[in-house]
Amino acid sequence: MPIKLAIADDHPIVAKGICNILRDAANIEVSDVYANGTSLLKGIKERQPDVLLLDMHLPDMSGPELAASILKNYPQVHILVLSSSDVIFQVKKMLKLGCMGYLLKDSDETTILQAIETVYKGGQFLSPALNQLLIEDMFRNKKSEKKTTTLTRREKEVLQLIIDEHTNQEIADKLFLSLHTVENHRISLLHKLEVKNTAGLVKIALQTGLV
Amino acid sequence: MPIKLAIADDHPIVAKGICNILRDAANIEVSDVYANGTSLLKGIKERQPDVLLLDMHLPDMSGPELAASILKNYPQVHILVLSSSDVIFQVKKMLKLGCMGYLLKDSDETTILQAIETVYKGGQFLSPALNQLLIEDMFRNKKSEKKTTTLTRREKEVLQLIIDEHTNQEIADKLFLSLHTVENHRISLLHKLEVKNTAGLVKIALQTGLV
DNA sequence: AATTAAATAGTGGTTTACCGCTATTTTCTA
DNA sequence: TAGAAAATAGCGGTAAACCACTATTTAATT
Repeated sequence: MPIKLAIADDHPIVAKGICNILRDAANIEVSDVYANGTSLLKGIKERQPDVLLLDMHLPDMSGPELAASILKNYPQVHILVLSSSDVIFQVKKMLKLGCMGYLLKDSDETTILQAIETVYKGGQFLSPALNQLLIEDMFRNKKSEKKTTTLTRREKEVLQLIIDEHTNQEIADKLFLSLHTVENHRISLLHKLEVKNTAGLVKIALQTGLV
Repeated sequence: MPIKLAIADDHPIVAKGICNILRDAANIEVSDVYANGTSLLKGIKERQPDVLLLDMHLPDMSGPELAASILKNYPQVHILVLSSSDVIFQVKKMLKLGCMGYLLKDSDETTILQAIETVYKGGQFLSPALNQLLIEDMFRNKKSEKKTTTLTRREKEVLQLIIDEHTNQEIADKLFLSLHTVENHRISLLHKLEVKNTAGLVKIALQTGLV
């Protein structure tokens, strides 16, 4: 009995590509393909796959949202995250939620097959490039443990406006806040995301699709 | 006689996906698949396709570099750019170089097929989402014409260090320059890329893969 | 009902970024 | 080889970002 695999990705090119790669794998069968979070949640209610290949950025719902919801209701589904971002912040978040693997989109065929099989058997899989990054990250954060940060509503709003090239004063005006408040949010962002300045904020935000 | 199509993309998932989408198209035949710029240039020397699907970000060479080189030597090859970035700066650059189309990676199957056929026949193709952006851009730049900027070597170096979260002073030290020089480069970057601040610089750089 | 996290606002200060100039030397290229 | 573009460096100045605090009010959660 082959592995039942569901794919959730809004790019037809990617979905088709994975199907094609799996075409020759006798032990894996693609049971469903979803292009957005809504249809994924609906479909998975009726039929649970063994492994779910979950894209990090579906148009209507975020990767973490979907993973949390699915794992809560169907913990037997093994989620393998599919992403083009190697930002450790995001990787850790998904793994902490209970995803079994994290696969970068530039992986080759062998790696993809191996990842699906490993995760199916209950194992964990990380794209090789991530291993080193995770190790470095652990050394960096030896002391302080709870590093998988989540941004608050306000922080996300401020971050989005920073990315849109607004100054703190402009953000304050837009959100009807004091300049001081915006400055505070900005500094929390710097601390939470562990970056040094605006450049770091924008980089993380774009790479992780946080906003 | 079917259209001879070559694909240049370093992601096997994407390459396979396109192959799969084209499998049912009787009038298109995938003649070659290249995963990097070097092998693309080598291969195209021996055998020229009718249409080349060119990824914007191959590991060893940039999209513009490759397009310029190929169009110079083999102007009969119709290049259809494949990119996930909708930054107008980049789109204009490729079109000015002589590429016949610009296709976003989130396009659906019909669009992809249509794009290849249009470009093959000598027509031009733009992903629908880009049309509006290009029009807006034209209105913005009614007066000043020469907007397809290219960054200089130094500017790219400085931009990379900005993205790496360095201050102007740090950049000056690293490159053995005066602080003033770095400031000048930074301001040229702001002007050339038409953004307001560091956030804008990082955003454009990451979205276009300029660095 | 009590505790915690989030959101708000402030003081006071330093550092960095941003802007418009001028000007010289070097490098590229028509 | 003349002219253009790039790289260098400077001046004077303003605006914005960054930092470390304190402190009150408002959700959220247990």
